[in-house]
Amino acid sequence: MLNKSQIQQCLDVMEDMFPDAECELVHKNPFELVIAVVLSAQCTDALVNKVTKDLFKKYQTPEDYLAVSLEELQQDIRSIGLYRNKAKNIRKLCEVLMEQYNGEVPRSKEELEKLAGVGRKTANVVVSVAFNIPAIAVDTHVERVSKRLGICRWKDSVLEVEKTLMRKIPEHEWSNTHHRMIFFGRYHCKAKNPNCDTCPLLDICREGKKRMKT
DNA sequence: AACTCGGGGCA
DNA sequence: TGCCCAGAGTT
Repeated sequence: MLNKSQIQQCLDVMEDMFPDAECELVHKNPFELVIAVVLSAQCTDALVNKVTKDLFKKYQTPEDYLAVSLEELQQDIRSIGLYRNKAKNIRKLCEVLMEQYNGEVPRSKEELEKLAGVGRKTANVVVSVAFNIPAIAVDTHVERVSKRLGICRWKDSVLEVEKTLMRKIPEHEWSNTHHRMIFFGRYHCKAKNPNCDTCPLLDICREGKKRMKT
């Protein structure tokens, strides 16, 4: 298992590898951020951005989304996977925002997670990006990279991975951790091809050392 | 813990 | 063509 300084070293190397790894979502307001992240489940950012460009021109508030039919909203996000469910979730979410939060986005993870289509990962992204609250959003990339490197155990659940990262990484690094690991996982330490032969973390990585032996 | 949703991107 | 993808909800 990696210690704290080894993990910090990993994060530093990842930052060197992908210096422009920053969230494209920072410029969005909290409400748009919620919508964008709900849409992004199981599909790429590029695809989501293509849809939100027009979507955010047409809809600015929760009321705007409730003013059209479900079918119309579904058509507006049709090019994204799982678009039927996502449209339903967005409508439910907007109803709750209007009824319970005066049309505003709640500022706590607990409240956010209760919203339709918002799970733990989405809630963490929203609080960290929109409200500057330290959080580590664990998606499949963060999970895979953490497990391969040896930051956590292979059998750990997503929640356990998040807890371990929070315990071993200083709080001020939490929000950055997500984006560094995402880029590292997406472009280098890929699910099928970890690219160990060109990896600068090979001498630290648990899985990498194992792979290079065989 | 396993299953489902799902169109687009990419090999 | 076939496989995979910045997850969440249900059983």
